[in-house]
Amino acid sequence: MNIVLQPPPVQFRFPSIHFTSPILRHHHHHHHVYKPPLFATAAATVSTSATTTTPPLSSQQQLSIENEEEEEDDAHEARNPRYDFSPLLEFLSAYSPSSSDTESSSPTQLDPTELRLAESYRAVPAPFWHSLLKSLSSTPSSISTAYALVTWLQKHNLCFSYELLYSILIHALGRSERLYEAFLLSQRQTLTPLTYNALIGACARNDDLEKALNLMARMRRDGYQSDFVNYSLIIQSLVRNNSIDSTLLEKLYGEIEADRIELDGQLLNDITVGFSKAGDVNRAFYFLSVIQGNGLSPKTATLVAVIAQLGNSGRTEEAEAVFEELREGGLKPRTRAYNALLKGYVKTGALRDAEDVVSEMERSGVAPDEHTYSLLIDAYGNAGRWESARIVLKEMEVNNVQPNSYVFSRILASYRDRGEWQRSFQVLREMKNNGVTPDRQFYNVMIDTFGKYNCLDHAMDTFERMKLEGIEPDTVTWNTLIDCHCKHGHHDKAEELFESMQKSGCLACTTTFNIMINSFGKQERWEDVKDLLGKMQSQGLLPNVVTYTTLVDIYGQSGRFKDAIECLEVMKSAGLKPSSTMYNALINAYAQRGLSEQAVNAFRVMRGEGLKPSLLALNSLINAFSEDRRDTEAFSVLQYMKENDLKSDVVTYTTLMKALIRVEKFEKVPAVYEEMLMSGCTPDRKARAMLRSALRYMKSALKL
DNA sequence: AGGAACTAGA
Repeated sequence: MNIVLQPPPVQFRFPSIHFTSPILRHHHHHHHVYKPPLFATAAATVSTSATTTTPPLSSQQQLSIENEEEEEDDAHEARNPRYDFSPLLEFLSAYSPSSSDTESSSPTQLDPTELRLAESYRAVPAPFWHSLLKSLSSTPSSISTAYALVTWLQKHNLCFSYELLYSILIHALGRSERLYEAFLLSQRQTLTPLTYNALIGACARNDDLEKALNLMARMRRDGYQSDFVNYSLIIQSLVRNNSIDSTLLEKLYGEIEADRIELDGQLLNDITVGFSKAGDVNRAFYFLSVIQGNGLSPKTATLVAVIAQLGNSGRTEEAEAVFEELREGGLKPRTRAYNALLKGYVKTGALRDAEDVVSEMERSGVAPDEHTYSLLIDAYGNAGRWESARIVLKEMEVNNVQPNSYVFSRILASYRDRGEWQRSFQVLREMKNNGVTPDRQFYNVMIDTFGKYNCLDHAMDTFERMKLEGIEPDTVTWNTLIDCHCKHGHHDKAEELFESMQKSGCLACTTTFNIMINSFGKQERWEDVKDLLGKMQSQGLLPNVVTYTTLVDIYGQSGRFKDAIECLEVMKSAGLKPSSTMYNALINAYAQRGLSEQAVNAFRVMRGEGLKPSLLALNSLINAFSEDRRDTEAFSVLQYMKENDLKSDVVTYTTLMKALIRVEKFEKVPAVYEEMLMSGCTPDRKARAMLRSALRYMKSALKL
């Protein structure tokens, strides 16, 4: 950089640099002539010759020192001498500070050689120590020396301000995954904004968000503001670990706003990606516009994250628009961007559009990768086009893209969702023919597939088989296995498996407890339900929305409405937002008992909380009126659905038919069945059975 | 950028 243009008053340079570049050497000698050494003692031998002992530094580190110094030089170039740190570094590399060295022990007990060494550096100004430390910290192998340097400087009181030294070192320790040492170091003195920030950054880099957030709160209590970089690091960590949710991010953003913390381009990009990943596309969009409003252009990765999330929410037109934006920004979309777009079409089942994306890729010379093919296979699988999926597999082979376990687990899952569990064996064969070894997730899908269709023996066999192949079952495996036994009423076996799980050393997670709470609830074993909740707490697991929903469901279904409502309240006070699923459970419970007033009331509360009515809730409402013999109101719900653009389904019409049968208006049933067909619903067994029973009643009524 | 499990109606 400036080294050549603006020669520093070189006195003592690290030798190797002067030899690597003739220009540098030239300057070195040039300045050397009229800049006498500032100090020279026996301990710190000041050597003007290039034969100075090589310090334990790489040439790259030396360069970084020079660059740092160059910046400092601008102001007081003429006054700044250069120092030879090599004797000190040599000393420090053999020096292991004990804890007592830091403050208490007095220098008089020290070795006179060390004292002389310290004295020789007495005149070094702080910025030089800072840059030396920065350069030592930049390589993991010399961090120990950096640590020793800080300890040593403090011991001899050579540098008046330690907070910067500390923060540099804490930062470096954080980067090298040595969080514990960073904490130890930070405890040597009260935290200042600099050390706070360094420590928060170190925690975030090491994904210890709890500590990072706690420190941020503490910092705020101490009256300091957190650095904006830390917000970036925290959001990045949340995104990395897939543990980001909109509420947390909103809270963080609230703090940023309240403290008027600077929003730089990076932070804005991070927030946008964060909201995308959290599934809050609207907010992601908002921040995208903030980025553009500030005259910045969003990073490609940010746009791709937004496109992917738009696709996930089925908003393919907008995904397409952002994709175009990427193109208009002069960026050539690459495989990742195309894949994000493709994902949306696969999600919404727009097979033609999905195929178009892939052709477009081919036209633009963008190579499809394993993800592209997997998505395409997913699309064909969802459309039931197994043959086309096979062709894609072949195409992968031709293009030298190895299919993997992931692809096959997607194929298997699409069969599962269409009820074709028998295909599992075929998929497994096909996979092995392609030389792909099934992994744990594949087996988990396979167990789930068998389990969902009540093939519990096959599920258990698969479980044994994966163990024989050396794949340890994980929490998901156990949860899948336990739950499928519950679903088919084998609660004893489920409980037995729950015991085995714990014996095998696999820790139960919140989902495991949710499954077991549901199982005990279905059996009305209320004491055991309470025990599970206690056990959960003692293991440090917090009930989540699913836990509370399960509780509302089991209490509600058994008519214990007081308990159900209480759970809802407890959940709210725990700071969790009730979901629409939760209200569905409650409305459904009232509906089954024909408590239509209460069902309507729960529906109103749900609407009042800004939750949009789902098909499930409305069907339950119809059921409530049906059970309460209020057929007119039941049909008014259908009217509501039509007016509000909510698509009715088979269940809607089946329940309406049931409502008519309840009030013995059998003759009106066939018309409802007709309307169902007209609206494009395919009748299933239950729908047909409902029509048949109406016809039977009509016949027997005629006979009378 | 990606895959698995738990809550839900007739």
